[in-house]
Formats: sequence, C-alpha cells, structure tokens
Amino acid sequence: MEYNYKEIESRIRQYWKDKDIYRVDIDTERPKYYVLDMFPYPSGAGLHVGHPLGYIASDIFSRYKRLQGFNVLHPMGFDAYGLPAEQYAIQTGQHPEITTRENIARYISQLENIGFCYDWSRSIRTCDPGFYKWTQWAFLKMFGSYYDRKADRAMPVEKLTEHFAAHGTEGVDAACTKELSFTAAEWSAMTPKEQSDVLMNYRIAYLGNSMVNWCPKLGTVLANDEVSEGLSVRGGYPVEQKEMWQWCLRVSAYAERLLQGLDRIDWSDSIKETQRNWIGRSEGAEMRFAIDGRDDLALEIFTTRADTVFGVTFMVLAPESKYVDEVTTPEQRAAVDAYLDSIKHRTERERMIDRRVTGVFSGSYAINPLSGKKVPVWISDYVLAGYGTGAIMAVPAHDSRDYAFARHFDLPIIPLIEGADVSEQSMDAKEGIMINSEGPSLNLNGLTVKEAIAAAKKHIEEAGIGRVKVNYRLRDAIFSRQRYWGEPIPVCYVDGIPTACENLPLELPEIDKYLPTETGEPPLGRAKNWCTPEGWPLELNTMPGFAGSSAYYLRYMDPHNADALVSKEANGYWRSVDLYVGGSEHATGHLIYSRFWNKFLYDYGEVVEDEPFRKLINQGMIQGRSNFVYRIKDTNTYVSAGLKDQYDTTPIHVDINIVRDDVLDTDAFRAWRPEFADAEFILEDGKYVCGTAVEKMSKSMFNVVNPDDMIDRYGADTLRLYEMFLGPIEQSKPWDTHGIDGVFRFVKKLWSLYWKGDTLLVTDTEPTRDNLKSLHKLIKKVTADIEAFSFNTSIAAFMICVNELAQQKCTSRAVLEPLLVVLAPFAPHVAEELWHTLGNDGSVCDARWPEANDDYLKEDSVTMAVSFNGKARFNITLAADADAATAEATALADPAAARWLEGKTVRKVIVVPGRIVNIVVG
RNA sequence: GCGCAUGUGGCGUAAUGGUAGCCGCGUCAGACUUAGGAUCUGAUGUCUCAGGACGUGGGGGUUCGAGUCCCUUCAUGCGCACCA
Repeated sequence: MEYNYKEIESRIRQYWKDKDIYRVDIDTERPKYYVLDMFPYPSGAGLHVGHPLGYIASDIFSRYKRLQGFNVLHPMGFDAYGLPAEQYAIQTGQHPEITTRENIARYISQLENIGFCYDWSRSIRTCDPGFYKWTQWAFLKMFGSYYDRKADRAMPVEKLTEHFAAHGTEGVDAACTKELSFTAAEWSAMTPKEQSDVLMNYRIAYLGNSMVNWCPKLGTVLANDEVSEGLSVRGGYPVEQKEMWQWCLRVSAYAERLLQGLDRIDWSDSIKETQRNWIGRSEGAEMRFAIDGRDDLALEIFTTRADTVFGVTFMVLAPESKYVDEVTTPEQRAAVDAYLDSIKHRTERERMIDRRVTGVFSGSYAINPLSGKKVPVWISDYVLAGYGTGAIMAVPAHDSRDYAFARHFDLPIIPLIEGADVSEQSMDAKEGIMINSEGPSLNLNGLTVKEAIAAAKKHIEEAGIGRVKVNYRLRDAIFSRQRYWGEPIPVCYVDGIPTACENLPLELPEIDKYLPTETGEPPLGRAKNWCTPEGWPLELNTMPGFAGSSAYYLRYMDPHNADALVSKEANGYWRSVDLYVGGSEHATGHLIYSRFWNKFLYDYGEVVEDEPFRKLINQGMIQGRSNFVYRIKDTNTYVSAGLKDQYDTTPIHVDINIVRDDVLDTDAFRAWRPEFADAEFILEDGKYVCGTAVEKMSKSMFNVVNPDDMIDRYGADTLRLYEMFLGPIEQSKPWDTHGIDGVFRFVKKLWSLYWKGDTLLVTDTEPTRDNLKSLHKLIKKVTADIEAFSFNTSIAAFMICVNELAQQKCTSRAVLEPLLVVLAPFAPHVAEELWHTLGNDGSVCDARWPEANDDYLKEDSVTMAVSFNGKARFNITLAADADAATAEATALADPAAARWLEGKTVRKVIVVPGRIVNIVVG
C-alpha cells in the first residue's frame, strides 16, 4: 500500500462522520473537559494557513484529553454579525445574511478538510434568532439591574425603587453615572419619566448621554477597544469625540472584580498585565479646593500624589468640566469661550498628534486646603473630562505635564523633594525626602514620599477635606451601533420612556437598503412597522460586535435549549471553559466583555463559575511572506532584486504562486496580468530574484497561502504536523512553506514502518528492549509536551522515535500499535487508517492513552569519562539504579587526576541519569 | 514615559542550573538512477599550530558548574499612554 493521503483522508473523514464519533453528551460517569477556540468571523476571503494554527493546537489537546478518558466538549461556531458583511451589503444590495451564510459554508468545508474533532451538532451562529434571543435576554437582565456596592453584586432595580420609595437615596451605595441625592418624598413626587431618568443613572444597561467615539465614515459609534490612535480599528477612519445618547453597559462597576479575578486564572502574564493596564486601578485621594469668594463652590479633584499638595501652584479643569461655566469670571468670559471654541474643532487625532500646550485662565482662584494659599484656576485640554473628576491640582515640580504647562504660561514651580533640580524638567519619581511641605495643620517635611502620601491621605480624611478614593481607567462600554447587521436592542419607548420588550427574540426586520435614513436615523429606521403590537416605537440601534461573543461559550453547553441560555444541569456539568485558545488582540475587548458578562450572570446564579476561561493560550499570528518585483520608473522593465539599487525603481507585490524560492517565473508573470504581458527583465545569474518582506497575510499583498492547497499537495496530517512544528504556539512567525517536505518525509517514513509495498510488516513478535525504550521515551516526552502546550518538541520526538524504530527494524505490534494512539492527536487520519489496518474494530479516538513505563528508560550500567573543574578526568561506572548517594568514582583515568584527588575525599557524586556527574571533594 | 515579552548556527528552533545547538530546512559529499524539485547514507557553530581554544546581544554577579538564576545595559516586538 502506498501512502495515498488523499484517498485515506477522505475515507477516514467519512468514517468519522458515519460513526458520528465526535458527538458529545453529558456523561456524569466521566470527568469533563471543555476546550474552546475563539470562534471566527467568517470573512469573504476564507481561511488562510494562519487561522488553523490555534485550532490545530486545541484539537490536539482535545483529542489527547479524550484519549485520557475525559468527556471533551470541543465545539465550533461563527461570530456572524459584523461590519464587512454590512459594508458589502451597502455596496451591492446583497442581504448580509446571504453573504454570511455562503462564507460560513466555505469556512466549514475548509475546517472539515483539516480533520478537527468538533461536534458540529452543537454549532452556533450569533445571527440565529435562537441564539441572539439569549443575547437580548442578558441585555434586558442588565437593563433590569443595578450594581449594589455593599453586596458587591448586581441586584434587580426593583430593590432600588423600593428603597427610594422608603428612604430616598439615603443609604444607597450603588454604581452610578453621577451621585444623586433626594428624599423618599421627592422620589414619590416625580413623574414616571423623571423616575425613569433617575433609574437610568443606576441601571447596568443604561441609556447615557456621554462623549463617544463617533466615526463619521462608518456612520457609527465605536467602543474604546475599537479605536486605536484616533482611528477606527476596522477601516482606519478618523474618529471624533461627540456627545450622544447611547446605550451603555456599566462595565466599570465590575472593575475591581475584573481585576481581582485575574489572580485566579491561568492566563499569560502579558495578557493579564494588558488587562490590568486597561482597567487602570489607581489609589489616591479626592479632595475639595474652595473657590475664593464663593461659599457655594469647591473644586473636587483626584490625585495619587496627596503628598504634593504644598507644591500646588495652579488648578486645571478639563474644557468639558461642569465647573468651567461656574468659575469663569465675567472679565474672562470672552477668552474662555474663544478657547473652548478652538478646542471643539480639534479631533481626538489632531489633539494626539499635535500636543501643543494650550489653555486659558478662568479668572477664579482656588484655596489650597492645606496651605491656605490662593492659586489660579486654568482650563486646558490636557486634562481629561472622563477620568477622575475632570479637574486636577497642578504640581509642576513633580508632574511633567503640569511642568510643561507652567513653563508655557510662566506659572511658579515649587520643588518639594530634597535635591530635586526642577530648572530643566520635573521630578516625577516617587522617591526622596519631602521639603517645603509645612502648613498650619500638617507638616510633611523630612518624610519619605511614601510616608508623606500615607500621612497626607490620613490627614485629608480626618480633616474632612476629602476622602481616600480608588479610580479606574476602565470606562463603560458603549452598546449602541447605528448599523443594520447586528442584534436589535429589545427596547421600546412607551410615552418616551425606555421599556423592556419581554417577548424575545425581537427579530431583525427586513429593510430595503442598508444605509442610514435621509434624516440620519440608523438603518432600522427604514423598517416597516418597527414597533410593538401596542404601537410603541422600537429602538433603532443594534448591538455591537462583542455582544454575541460575550456568552457564546455558555450556549455550546446546551445549544438547542429554548427555555434558557443554558440549563442548570448542562452548566453544572460543563461549568466553564478549561482551555481557551485564541489571539491576544482580544485582550481589551472580547476577553474583558466576556468576563464582565459572565460575572453579571454569576451574580444571579445563572452560571456556576465566576470566571469563564480558566486557562488561556494566545497563539501567535502567522504572517505572510510577500514577494516583490522592481519596476524601473516609467518603463515596463523589471530589475532583479540584487541590481535594483542601480536604478530608480518602484516595488510591486507579485503573486507568491508564480515565485519559487524567491525566483520569479517570468513567463507566468507575463501571463499574470495584461499590463505585464510585454514586460522586460534585467536578470542576475540568468534569474529574476524577487525582494521579500514579512507582512500581514492578505489578498491585496498576494501572499496568502490557502490551507486547501497545502492539503492538496501534502495532506491534512502533514499540514497539521507542520503548523505545529514551526515553533512555539505563542510565537508569531512568517509562514514559510520550506521545511514542510521534512515533515512530509516523516509521515511517509512512519507509513513505511507498517507497509513495504503491499506487504504489511507488523507482526506479533516480542518487542526488543530497544523497541520499548524508543516507544516509552516517546510516550513520556509527548505526554509532558502536550501538558505544557509544546507541540513543536513533540514532533521532533516523533521523528526521533520513528527513525530509531526504522533502524531497529521494529515490526512488533506491541510497539507499533501504541505509537498510533500517541500520534492520533497530531495526525488523526493516518493514525486511524493504520489503526484499522492492524485489525482494530473501533476508532483510534476511543483508544486509551498509553502510560510511559520508566523501567524501560533506565540505563543498565554506564561507564563514562567525566572532566571536572578542567583539572581532573575520571572514569565513573554507574549502576542502573545509581543515585547521588551510592555512586562512586571507581577508577581514575589519568595520573593528573589521581594527583588532583590525592588526599581528598569524594564527598558527593551528583548524577543525572546517564549524563553528568559532579564530584564534590573535601 | 510605564508595563510585558523576546535576543542561541545560513534559517525555523531545542536544551528539570549539568556534554549548548536535539529535530527540521538549507548547504556539501556519496549511493541508486536515463533523469530528478524522488529516495537513501554521511558531514555541516567559529577559529585552529589538530592538542585544543572560543562560542547563547554587551558588562558584572551567585555557583563546583549559568543560554537558564540575580543586577545592569543595549536591541527588537507587543500593549497602554496628557489616566494626574
């Protein structure tokens, strides 16, 4: 039998399908294990070789766990809502559902070709009403909840309304947009609309008027993680700050729990650190600075450097601060208005690129609560409205931003730390001994910075000037998108009051065009009869991309349940994801939102685990390797890469399929596109050598390698092995097809252990000790490697083992059969095929993972020469069970060593079995 | 600026503190071939007076012993960034 991978792989896949071998159900007799891949957005371009990297790794792990006797849940689905399908719909009029369905079909066929062990019966699509019903359900639950800080969990808003009716805001400690204060009587006197507005201030899913990232080109708002450096992540269009009414999720209420939870999960340090940064906890103090001559007004500021209060020489307000209007004096009114106007016209991006120091004096003075000194109040856009209170105390000596501002406007700078030279720059470091810090009620002089921070905070609280406060950088997530292709937000407006639509799913209506309406309403404004049966208008915004991906892992546990997102039974069994594999680019998006969503559901006992993903592996990105030709300017002549510097050239991407080993097939190039038909070439050594670059794999760079092509040329098993062989799974690396031949050779070599021509070589002969040693070395190594997620080293071990067995001419079934079991997770098709060849009835997927027997790995007795300290050489003989206590140097090999050892005693011999010996002498 | 990660042959990489470079690619030599982008065998870090010497970005340190641990420095990649 030849190794005919095409025939074998298609037959084996059919076998698995016929036997429905990957179907999983709850089985309380067996321990569960849940392995999940981040589900893909099915783009029109299909999968390239980079996508399966993580899927192959998780597939190996799933199969391994299954062979170990675990009941493994390993599903796959599709993140089907998204911008590309909608953009395509706008351009072509094609319904996004059609595009999406076609793309999903292509993805499924590509995935099936690789031989993954997914249970497709559990597959989900976020755009199915049966799925998004539960996305909407969770949203309504958030709409009906507030975050009680005392209980430290989400609670039904009814609790809050009861409390308001009985006690007003007295005793309420709830996460909110702004602190409110009213009595029970005042609450009862409010109109329903007013009460609704008050509750919006507390709801976890709320309608808020806030500064949002507005992308005019995309015609929608974006969440913070969808914006990078003032540009939209998708499309790269400019993003402006705009005040809009939007649905938001009060993610910030969970900031502390999201932070604390990181300590209990097995994720990489770098991704945990990224999340910690994103959450941005900082401990400090909030304190009040009274405005001179105004009994009714004090500026509330936040600082982490309470120790520097004596160095405050001015105050700064964000331009959007609510204080701005109040502190602006009539004399300064014109200047302030002019400044605010000039700021408004700058986009976020312009502000970021051009960090000029700008600002204006408000006319008012604030009084330093500790020193009693009067300091001017300024307005500047270097202070952010959205963080802390939107107002700061400026300490130019010890903050570089304040320093720049002080220098620019010639404001005083008072150093507070001994030896600090502030003539050129501020001293931001939190170290040194305090000076110039004595006031009527507090003296910090002589303390270290750390002591001073603590002392100042304590004093501020005791003196009633302010309080210790923790601030978070994490903002609430904007949850509205002015888009068609997303989950409808199940809210209607009853007399203008936002009200939950309890009848779910609220299905996405058909519309004639996918553009916003002429009046600027979102696309859903085009839907006919978009209202409740009672005639109340429905919300026109849809949910953002992260909505559908926030709880999908729960749905796989119980995908067809019509009565609940997941049944108690299914959730109680599968609990949470044991291993999650996906890209690190989701660190501040999906991976935060999912954790938040899960914790919210946990608060209500809807799920049993507080964290959704116990272990996370971030696979690296596979980049593309692009090829270039160099066109000489204004000609149709192309010069080889080595000679290009002699000409004025433009590099042009060339399809990697007409390049082999960086040498261009010039005929294929002429045939590639009409404009190259009569191309001329300047060659070197008779060849046209292309330039190369490592870039993102993309259609437009002609560097996409399709897994289907690889499977066609080498088979799925070789592709799987090669992708794992490339290097550590977490590492990003360019795809390089060179080297796949080596892996292909290995598979063929493996095959030839079993078959020589049409002769089956496997016999029932007793295995030799060497045979068993080779096998058990492999089992031990591969078991340890899989546990450590180190697949590249396992494959090296396979190569060594197969080479050894070939050299030993091993034909023993007792060795060649377990070899297949160990190989099955990596190369399942060929393992299954040979498993059947050996006469096994069932599938290799249901075999038992063999255990490594250390007895086969021990050396008999070893004599080795050892050099020590560069001085001595010994011959040491070790018995098979030698250890440090019993081994002894038995003979001295040379006279020099003998002299060195003379008069000394061998104290200790340290042995690493079969390897190194260290001799400690006294 | 802050944080995280990574620096090893021509290349991808490997080494519980214990012979640095396993495995693969590439290269060289040989075998078998009408032929090879097939297969098989062997060699392949650098220098070398052939005994060795030097080698894991640089500099220190701990250790009998350091690619590995500690300090420091440089370089690259990623994340956050006017967050007070």
